[in-house]
Amino acid sequence: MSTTQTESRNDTRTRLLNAALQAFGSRDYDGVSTREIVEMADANISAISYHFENKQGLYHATVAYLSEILKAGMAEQLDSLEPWLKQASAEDCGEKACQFLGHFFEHILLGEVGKHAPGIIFREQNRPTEAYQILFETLLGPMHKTLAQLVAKYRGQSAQDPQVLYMVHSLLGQTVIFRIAQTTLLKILKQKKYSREDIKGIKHQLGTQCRAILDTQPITNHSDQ
Amino acid sequence: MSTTQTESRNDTRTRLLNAALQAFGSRDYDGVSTREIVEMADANISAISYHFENKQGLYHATVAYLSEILKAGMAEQLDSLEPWLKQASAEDCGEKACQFLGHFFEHILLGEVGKHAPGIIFREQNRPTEAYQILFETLLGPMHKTLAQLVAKYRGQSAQDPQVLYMVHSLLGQTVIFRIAQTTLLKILKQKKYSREDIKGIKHQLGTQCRAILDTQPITNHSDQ
DNA sequence: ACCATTCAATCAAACGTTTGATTTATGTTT
DNA sequence: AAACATAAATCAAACGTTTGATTGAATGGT
Repeated sequence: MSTTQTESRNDTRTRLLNAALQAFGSRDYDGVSTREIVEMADANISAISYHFENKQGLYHATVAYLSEILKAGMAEQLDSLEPWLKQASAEDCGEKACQFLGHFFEHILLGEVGKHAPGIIFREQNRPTEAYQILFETLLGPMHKTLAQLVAKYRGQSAQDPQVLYMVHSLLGQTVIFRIAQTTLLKILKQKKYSREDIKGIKHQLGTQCRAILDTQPITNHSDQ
Repeated sequence: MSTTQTESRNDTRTRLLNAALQAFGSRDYDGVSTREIVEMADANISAISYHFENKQGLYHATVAYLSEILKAGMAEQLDSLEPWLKQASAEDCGEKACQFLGHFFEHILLGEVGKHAPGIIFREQNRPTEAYQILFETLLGPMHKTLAQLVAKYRGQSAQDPQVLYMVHSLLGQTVIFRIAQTTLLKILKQKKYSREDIKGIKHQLGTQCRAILDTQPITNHSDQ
């Protein structure tokens, strides 16, 4: 069965996507030239317009591509959680949430993709393009939602409760900051890169803090309205 | 005393800086054209090379400009803290740290500068240029350091203790995430912008979590080596 | 008359995109 | 099976535009 055509098509196509991922991940959209990408991908200039219409099309496709990769990397954690959640105890949910964040931490810090992802993801958060929708639907949304369910069940609150959502956001924030603001922390630690002890220490610290946050008292609706 | 000359120089100079701050804050370095900046600043193209040598020079000056503005906004908090710290009780230090983060939160979310700062600051963290040094020395470093001193004193640890530094980093992370990943949280909340209750609720939540984190048990140096 | 500043005009280089020809694979007819 | 026709994919070359930068003249306060 000659898959040669499809293969060859996907070949330059994926070569372009990989090159674009690397390029867009480490530099601005406008800082990356199409010529640079095709050179990296060992393809011809017009391959971009042929496979993706234009540069923007390639960028959108790249974000979608990244979303899928990242999602796949978290899939085991994410998908298997939904059914597990129904028969889990509240106590288990708290522990699971901490574990999830721990895995997430390692994933973005040590993982292959974590190298290029942050630049793109932040850019889309800061200045959403059409590609943000994809990113949210396939990655950010599900992660947030799953985590919210865990937190909510552990604390006996609703997964739509703003307080829970704020908490989830915080938990993610204190995790990703070690990737986002890596440069600053390393400068303070007077190191060039995280040592093994750093990784271990931070992960432990995040776990401790996660549990402490989860155990804070739910706000009593003493509301003033 | 004829300040007119200096004034006029500073006039277009600062007009350029303000325009550049706005431009670089909302778009990539390469996404911003010099012509666009000078048009915003109502100046001539060659004003850039005259006042800042070239585009890069303008960018560096803009980062320095931003650093100063941000630092000034936090100066009351920051400078008055050093002397205060020496005669403060541990308990006070904990409370002060939480307060500081609260102010910081409002500053980056509601403040004028918070609109343009995140884009630049993140970009410099993710891909440091020469300008990062300025940013670190005048803003990021001092903030981290001050917070570390507060946390350390409250917890009876050293301000150089990695655990303290990790904790400070986390605390900052869970604060800035509400600005950085604003888009995502708003999408989850199904809102266009943070409501007054959101701001209030998040600030309260951050305070609670900050205290919970500060009160976690210091790691016993049960070290395995 | 001098100096700092602003201006319009101009430059080469790099940009994203398009073109028309060429090569490679697939399908059809004999 | 061989010859032809059609489509998919790649290629070098060129397009017009925009980019950051430079120039030398004009302006205005002292």
